[in-house]
Amino acid sequence: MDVVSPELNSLLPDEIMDTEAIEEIPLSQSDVGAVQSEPTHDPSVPMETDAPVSSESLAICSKAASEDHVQTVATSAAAGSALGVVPGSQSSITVSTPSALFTIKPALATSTATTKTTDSVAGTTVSTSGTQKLTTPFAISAANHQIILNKLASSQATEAAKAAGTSPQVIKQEGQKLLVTAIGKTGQPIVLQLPHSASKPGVSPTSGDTKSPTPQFKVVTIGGRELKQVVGSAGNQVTTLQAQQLKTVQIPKKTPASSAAPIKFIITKTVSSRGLGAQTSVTPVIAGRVMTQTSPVMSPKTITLSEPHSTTIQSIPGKKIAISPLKTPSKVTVVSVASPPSNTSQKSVTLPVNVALGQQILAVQQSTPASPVKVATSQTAQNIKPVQSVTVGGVGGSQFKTIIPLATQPNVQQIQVPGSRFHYVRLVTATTASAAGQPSAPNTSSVPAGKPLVVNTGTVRMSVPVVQAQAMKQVAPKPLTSAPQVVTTTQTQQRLIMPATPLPQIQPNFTNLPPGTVLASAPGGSNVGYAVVPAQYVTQLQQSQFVTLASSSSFPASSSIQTQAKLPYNGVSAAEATSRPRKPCNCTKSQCLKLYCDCFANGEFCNNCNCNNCFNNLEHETERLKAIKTCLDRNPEAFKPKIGKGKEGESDRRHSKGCNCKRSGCLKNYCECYEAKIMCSSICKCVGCKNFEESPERKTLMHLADAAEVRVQQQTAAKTKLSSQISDLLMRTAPIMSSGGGRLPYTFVTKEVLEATCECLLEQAKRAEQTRQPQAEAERMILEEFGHCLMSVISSAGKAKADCASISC
DNA sequence: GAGTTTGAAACT
DNA sequence: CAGTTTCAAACTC
Repeated sequence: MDVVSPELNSLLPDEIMDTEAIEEIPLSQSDVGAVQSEPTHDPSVPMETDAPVSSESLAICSKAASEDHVQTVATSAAAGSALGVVPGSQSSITVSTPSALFTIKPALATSTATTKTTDSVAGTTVSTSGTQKLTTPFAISAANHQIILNKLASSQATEAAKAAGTSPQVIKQEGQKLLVTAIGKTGQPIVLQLPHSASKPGVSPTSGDTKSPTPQFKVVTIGGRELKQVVGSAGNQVTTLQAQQLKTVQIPKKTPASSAAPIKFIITKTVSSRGLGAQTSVTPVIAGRVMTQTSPVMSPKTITLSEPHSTTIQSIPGKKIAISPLKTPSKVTVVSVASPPSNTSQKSVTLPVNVALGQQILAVQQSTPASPVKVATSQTAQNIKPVQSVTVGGVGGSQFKTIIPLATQPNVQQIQVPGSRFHYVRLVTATTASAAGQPSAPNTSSVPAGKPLVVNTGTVRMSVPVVQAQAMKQVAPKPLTSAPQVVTTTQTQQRLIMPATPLPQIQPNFTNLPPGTVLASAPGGSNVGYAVVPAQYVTQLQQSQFVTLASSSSFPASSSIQTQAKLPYNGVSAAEATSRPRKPCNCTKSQCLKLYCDCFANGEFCNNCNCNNCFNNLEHETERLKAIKTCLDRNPEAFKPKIGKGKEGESDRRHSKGCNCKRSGCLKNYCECYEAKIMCSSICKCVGCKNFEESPERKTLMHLADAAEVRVQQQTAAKTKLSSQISDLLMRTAPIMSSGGGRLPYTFVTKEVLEATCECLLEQAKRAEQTRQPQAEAERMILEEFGHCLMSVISSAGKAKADCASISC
């Protein structure tokens, strides 16, 4: 069976069921009817969607400059797409290659849209106006949260989909079969990189079999809950969405013109609330780079795969997938590990991805077709790159593999950590690779080019830990000639691809990058390798440290690359988490390997903590992983955020288990609910709870807290203003001071002057008091008066100095 | 900063 | 599953 059965899906956590609807591939318009005729949605497998009626579009555009040809094909269908999309939801996938772009829309999509965007770094507008009709190589089964890329309507895929209760639509494409398990709602993207052909992108004007080479692309599932779709006007004006509302995935792709030049794809999915007019609308994406199409009636959820022409972000066709399932919120990113030879054709990589959420295990396995879930990508004839599979000891018996295409130039050394669900990859240049051993060679197996990879789900469930949907933000570091381009997302669990060779020029940029930053080499940087490092290890970005993996045969010490995974914790958004520094732990006995330790519980390494005998670091990775396994054995959801979404009608956030407070009244930070700033719910087992809506104690506390907050804000504002005034004052007095050609006589500030100044200030204070000015206003008045006094003093001093100079005193 | 209180996690 | 112990954070002085 090719897809996950409904039963299996039903076991999945809500998070992963909240996956965005995945679409069907748009065929030519002529195919629309066919799509409609095949409503295959399986009601038995309800999808959790953010909006009952929503549309999703996935657009993949190749490097397209502004004049990219974009082709969109909209298929209209009745509710309940043939793809198994949740009724009422609409999805579309748009893929644009340099020459063409095609859009796949769910059955509900009703209109063919032409969008146009202009691309610019700051505000790119992507316009797609295509006349070509495409046959999409995707078959997406929303019910299963899978995307199947099939070569022709593969019987396997079709049957599998049917077995899953959906009628998969398989789009013919050159031997590419890709099955992607969609990840849950919270925006955990799965990135799949497929073989990319240097030749024309496979867009066929007709719905028939497309002989186009298989494009290399990444598929990302996005939990667009927080995404908003911006509907453009008929003019296709693209507006920029807030970065946090967007998720962008960049897909490295080679430009047809130059094989050496890396191409970037950005997949952005936006979700809008509802109903659009029949008119085609354009959904602006981050920086206007992505455009989306919306179909009438349905509010669009849009996933856009676009290849920005911008050179800021580039990745080389590449070849690596790093998935760290540790935390619930996590992200999977496929990145290119090495830049291929300049004239090397695009390499294709088959990336079966299977993730088990329950165990938070991701298994990518090369296996026989018997596997329930099959992910296979067939390489395009010319472009398949050997794939190297790295197996890292899985936790809980699950396997976690990384498939790494064997790039011709750069070599990859796998570092296997027993029992680790992280894989470490060391990338070195060809020369260094030969000299350096491969620590984890035994577990490495190569896959013949074109050999399909099968993901064995077995008991493994959906994979990548899901995180609250968060904006994916694209970071465009300063243009680097040969330095890697950076793509970042705000996803909490991300990987940072580190250059195997020192790249000092990009180092400063690290400070601006969130965890998970992906660095890809520039077209010319063929010898630069990149390592994928688990997010936890990566950052403390503020430390601006990075690891050079190639230079050393041993794995780098963690101290230099520890990462703060900024996961939503206890309901706190990643942004909030990011904005405030994590508190260091003080563990003394737990070795920071138990959930007592907040660092460990949050999936982070200890860094700058006050703990003793800490094992929560890379040096003790084995122990750490063992501890993680133990925790997961005890509680499979141990690393999931405790604050989740409540039932319908309830507060959006509530504690997953509830608290058990006995004496604190749930009004102290001992209480996890209170600490998370949420009220206790029915599942709490607390005694004497006062943490409920109408609680007077709680209200009092809230008021006090609000008052304190206001006070702090006022003070901050006052400081800022004072600082500004002083600065302004200095600026204005500068000419006076400079005119005198020297320092003012400090003796001018005499005791009398000070006293007079104080009197003025006091007088001002009295005035404010008499007029009953608010505190903030009073402060402002006093500060203003102080400024006047200061000005007078300085002015007088300057005058005195000038007079003194005139009489030569 | 030391000591106490608290409740989650871990253990039995 | 319930009771107990351990643990580290929150809190108090």
